[in-house]
Amino acid sequence: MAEAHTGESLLFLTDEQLRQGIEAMFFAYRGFTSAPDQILADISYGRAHHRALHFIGRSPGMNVNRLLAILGVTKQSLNRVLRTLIEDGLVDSRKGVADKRERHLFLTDKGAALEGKLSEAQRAQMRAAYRKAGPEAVAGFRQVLEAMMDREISRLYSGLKDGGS
Amino acid sequence: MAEAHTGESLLFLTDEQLRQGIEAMFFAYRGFTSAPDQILADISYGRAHHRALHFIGRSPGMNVNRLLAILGVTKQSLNRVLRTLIEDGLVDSRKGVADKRERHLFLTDKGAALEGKLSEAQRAQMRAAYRKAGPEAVAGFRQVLEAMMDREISRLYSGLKDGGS
DNA sequence: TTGGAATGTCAACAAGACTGACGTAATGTG
DNA sequence: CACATTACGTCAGTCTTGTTGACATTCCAA
Repeated sequence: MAEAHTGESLLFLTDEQLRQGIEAMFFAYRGFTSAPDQILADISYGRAHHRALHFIGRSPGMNVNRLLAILGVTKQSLNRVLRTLIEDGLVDSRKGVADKRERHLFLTDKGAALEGKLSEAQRAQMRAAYRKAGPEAVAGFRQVLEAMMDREISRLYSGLKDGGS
Repeated sequence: MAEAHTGESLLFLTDEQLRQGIEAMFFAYRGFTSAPDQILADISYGRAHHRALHFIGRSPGMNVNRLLAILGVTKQSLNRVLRTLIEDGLVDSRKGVADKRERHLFLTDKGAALEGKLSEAQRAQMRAAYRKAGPEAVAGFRQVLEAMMDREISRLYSGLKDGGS
């Protein structure tokens, strides 16, 4: 405890404080995913389907490679999910015009409906947490999350934030 | 909290703001787990092993049921992980004295060593993020995370925070 | 003392991640 | 043009980690 009190500004970096942050992150992530998970269970889809729907809805016309980079999984893994979504008529995959090797992904009306339902459930959860914590807390929350991302992911995320197509 | 004005104080609740928060949470969680994941991959353990080691280290002597409640998985799922940890000599499982049905869990020296290594990797990640964001941001971060947990989990977490065994 | 509840184990299965290998079509380049 | 590269899809196999179902053991209370 030698340099413990150079002032309050360092108190939050004790191992105990960090551990609490780690555990809070673990528990909060569970809460974060629970609402959409329940909806998904009923229609025998999983979190992987939700993630794909989310980012396709976010950036319609996105090609497979870009989605791969965002999700951070292998193409084989994504393909399994994507195939079922296309078969079930939730996602539309159109051959590229400029580059015919590429496939561009869109939500169908049915896909957009499900995505909206899942999103709204998750947003409700988030909204409740934001309300409880207040605007200043939310600003801090966002800052720490951004600092926690990998560098490349952070760049990807910034692209999404300000109107990434 | 008068909701009379549509001023800045409510801006953080727009769907777009919520969506950014959701995506930030998703990306940040990946960064959050990446450091320990790399260590685990080398010794062919997974995240489940890490979680068990973490909470056993946190509350030595904890019984299986309590660990189950914290981790939020089925006993069968936990048991598989626990068995390998015991076989590999990382965890010690002692039959209860008062109630012989219970088993109390402890880290061996070897287990504590691995747990320390994993924890330190994750703390380093967390520490870097905390440093970057600053103390006020960290306070907000923690507030939002706590608001995001399920109610029962939140109670469990509070127990852990202030010296729960 | 006996039946139900609690605790933990074994077996089988599913989702979703991974690697590796291969095919095909389109594009880019020397 | 010929050849390498890129983008995408697919087959096959493996691993982790979650799930149910069935079962053994132990405890406790009627």
